[in-house]
Amino acid sequence: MENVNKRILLVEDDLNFGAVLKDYLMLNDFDVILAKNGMEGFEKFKKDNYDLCILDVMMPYKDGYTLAKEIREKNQEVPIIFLTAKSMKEDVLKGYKAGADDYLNKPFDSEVLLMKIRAIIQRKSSTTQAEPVQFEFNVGKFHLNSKLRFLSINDEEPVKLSPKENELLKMLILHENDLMPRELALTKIWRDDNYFTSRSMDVYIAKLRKYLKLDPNVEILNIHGEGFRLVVKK
Amino acid sequence: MENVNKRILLVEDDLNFGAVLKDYLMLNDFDVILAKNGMEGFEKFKKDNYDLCILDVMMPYKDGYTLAKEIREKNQEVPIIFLTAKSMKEDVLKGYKAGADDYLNKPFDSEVLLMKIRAIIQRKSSTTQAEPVQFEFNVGKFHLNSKLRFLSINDEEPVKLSPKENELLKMLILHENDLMPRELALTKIWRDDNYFTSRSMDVYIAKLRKYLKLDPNVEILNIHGEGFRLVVKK
DNA sequence: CAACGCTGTTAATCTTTGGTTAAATTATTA
DNA sequence: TAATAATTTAACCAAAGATTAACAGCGTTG
Repeated sequence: MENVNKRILLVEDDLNFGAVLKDYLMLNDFDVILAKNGMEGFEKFKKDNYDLCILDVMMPYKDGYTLAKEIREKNQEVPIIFLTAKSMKEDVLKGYKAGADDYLNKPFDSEVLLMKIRAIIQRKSSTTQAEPVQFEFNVGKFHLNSKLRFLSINDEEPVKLSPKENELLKMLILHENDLMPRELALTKIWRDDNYFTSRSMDVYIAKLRKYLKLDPNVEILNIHGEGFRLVVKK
Repeated sequence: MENVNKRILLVEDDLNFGAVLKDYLMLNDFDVILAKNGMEGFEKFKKDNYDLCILDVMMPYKDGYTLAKEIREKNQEVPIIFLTAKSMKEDVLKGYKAGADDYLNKPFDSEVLLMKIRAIIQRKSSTTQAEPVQFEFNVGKFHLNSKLRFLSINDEEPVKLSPKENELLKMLILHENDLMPRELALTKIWRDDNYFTSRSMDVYIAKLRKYLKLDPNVEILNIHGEGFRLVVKK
């Protein structure tokens, strides 16, 4: 992998916020070009190559979606992240259709943005993946990003999972509708199979069940003495 | 135990994925022969001996199930693992699973695949009496999944079986229409043959009979002083 | 057909495993 | 090093599973 900084095109009409975000990203080793509206954004996009575009959706003159479509016409590959207002709903879907890779509700946690950026850039750059190292999963209405450890449903604010919660849920999903043996999770995630790790695992199952309650079609069943089974009713 | 690597026949039409998986398995000390479709797979199978076959189910020209049947005609012993798409409906798979030793939904964790491979190969080679590793059975109108321990009939809600119920029913099915000696079940399942375990077994026979009432063509008969016989009237 | 061991069945009892919450401990981060 | 997050341990109860008990009915044999 090259050692040069990744280039980000940031299009944001709020000059104050845009400048702050640009500085923050540059502090985190990205090269950032800031454009203050859709027109300017598109001009800058045509003139140079970028590894990622971050577009504010609501901008005067030319909004983020329109800009995204124009960008897509020129370039099918470049990842796009939208910044949206919390209240929007239809618009989010609309944005995905235009080819967005992700979106963030404003106001957002800058750390979250960073993680999303890194995840997306990494995903794009390693198209020829060495292993089936997948980290995004859909199960029922849920979406799990096991790299960021986020579990989201529809356009709700995602829940942040702890490392163990995340690993356990991922393993359940990889065995969707099938038995996930207790012993497998214990040896792989806890690296030890005894009474206490087993009870600890039960605690985590309870936590996951609490999260998964939001979709009644998703359920973790126990197979007495064997393990657990994540079932998704269709 | 010999010190040579176990040989795996991998049949996968996705060349990229197939190559990656092959490399991964070879890194883990298996000798892997890769075939890119069912036809080629069968040719390679006939030419050589393998310790395990991993077959993608969905392949153009000759699918994994058809290939599995052909392999079974030539060889009753070799373990077969299917790779299936998560999208396939349970009932589509149901009927076919009866010939597989195990299956994995794509995408899967490569570690999980490794564990399954090792488990299956070890089981096959360690038990001289060719222990059945199969876990899906059809008997009369019933379908038994002895891994998930449920017994279903048509599209009804499956009944959950306890470990003992499950083991006992599986053993009866393996002796279908033939005598299953009492002493065999006691030594294998109860690991002790005495008055009390024998009475316990009778209790379980009664429980199974209750479940099996749903298909009048399936019956457990007693052979006085000898054991039981699961008969299926056709 | 009487006697005795074998089987069928249900229910009571005992044992193991799991569900859940909270407190205690350990890691991580500011 | 204080604050916070993550994990483990504890406690208590519920559920699942297995065994034992009890009693009634069968089969076989002399």
